[in-house]
Amino acid sequence: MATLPPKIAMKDRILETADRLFYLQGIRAIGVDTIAAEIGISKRTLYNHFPSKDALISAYLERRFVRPRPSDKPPAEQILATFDSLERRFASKDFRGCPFVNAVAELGTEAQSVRKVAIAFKESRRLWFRDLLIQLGVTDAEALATQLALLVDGSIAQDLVRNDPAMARAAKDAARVLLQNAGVKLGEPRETAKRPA
Amino acid sequence: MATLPPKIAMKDRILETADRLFYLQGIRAIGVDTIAAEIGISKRTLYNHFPSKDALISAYLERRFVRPRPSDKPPAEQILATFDSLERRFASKDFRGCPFVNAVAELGTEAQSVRKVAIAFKESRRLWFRDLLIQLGVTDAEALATQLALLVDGSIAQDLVRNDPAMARAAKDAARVLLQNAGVKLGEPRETAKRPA
DNA sequence: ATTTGGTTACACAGACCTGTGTAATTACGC
DNA sequence: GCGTAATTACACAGGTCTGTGTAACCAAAT
Repeated sequence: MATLPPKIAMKDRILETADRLFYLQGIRAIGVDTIAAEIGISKRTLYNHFPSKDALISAYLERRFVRPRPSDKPPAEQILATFDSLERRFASKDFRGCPFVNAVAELGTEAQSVRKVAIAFKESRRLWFRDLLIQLGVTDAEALATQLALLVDGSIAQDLVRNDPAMARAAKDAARVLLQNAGVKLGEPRETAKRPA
Repeated sequence: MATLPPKIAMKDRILETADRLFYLQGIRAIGVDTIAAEIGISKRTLYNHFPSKDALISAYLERRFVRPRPSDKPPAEQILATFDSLERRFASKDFRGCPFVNAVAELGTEAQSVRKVAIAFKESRRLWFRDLLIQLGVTDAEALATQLALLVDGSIAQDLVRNDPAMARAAKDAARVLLQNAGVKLGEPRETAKRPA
């Protein structure tokens, strides 16, 4: 009963550290030695928990695949809150773009499994948007969900190079226009650049 | 007079090949040996033209920094045509996202010069949008230009992982809404998913 | 025919990488 | 205390990478 927890803890420590280093510095830039050294374990232990670096990369990406949990808030608020959450993450110095996009950019066509999970992640977010839009009675929820997803990924890419959290607000402003154009009634924008006239 | 041209030609051949391989397979994934072998020259020759791989990377990115040339077409058409051009590029099997975003994702914080040129490129396109919007009499051209840039980068990122040229059309549809919302009059959308009712 | 400049072939240094093999060592359950 | 399982230290194989050093080579201009 006390043998399992340390085992799990070790695996988690490895994953956690790999996640941080992979994400911040790049998958190719980080070797397994670096990860092991960062935790203070031997490389052998790492390989006892993950059969290869590829397995570690896969586990890293699966760990990053977090579904948004259901919320009671009105759908429109949920959608717009997405961009507030983005802005907060952009403000962190530890934000370095979308791990899935980065992984595809880094590993290229070589790793098909990586692209697969990246596609699944993007699609899951798009579907989350879509379901909220359906709740709002939007006619072409499919198309609008795609467009909102574009704004999310666009702001992430822009912030990655510019390091400018304002990209999230710009995306939010655009999203508001798209939503209103689709007939969604929105409350007053609370804290935008310009105060309500 | 005949000694210079071959010199330039060789340097260009190196750059051209490096460009193709870097872009398609990733900067870190391609070694200088691979580039030299692809051209059929010795590695020594490559290093005679570029002092280091870093210099080659810089030259590669500068080569990718193409400014849109001025056009006589109406500004609104120019803006929307951007997304048509994107769609065409997405359809090519040789498209693999934005080279600047990819380079930043790949090389991370390690290469500050890379991020610098990436920022310059993104900003140059945003300014191109902005100037066209000013010609259209749009009030907040700055903000709208940023939003259009988000759509461009968003569709590029989405196409990178999904390989779906429809992302360009989705971005164009969103751009149309944003433009109309800013008071820009647009012609009928010609070839969208649904024919004009 | 000889100089000159680019090029080649090739070896090599030094670094880093992934992954394995092995024997000693620790820690924990019983 | 004893046995079991995880972990460690450490060496090493085999590969890749960037960058350099060197001597031969070739082509073109003089």
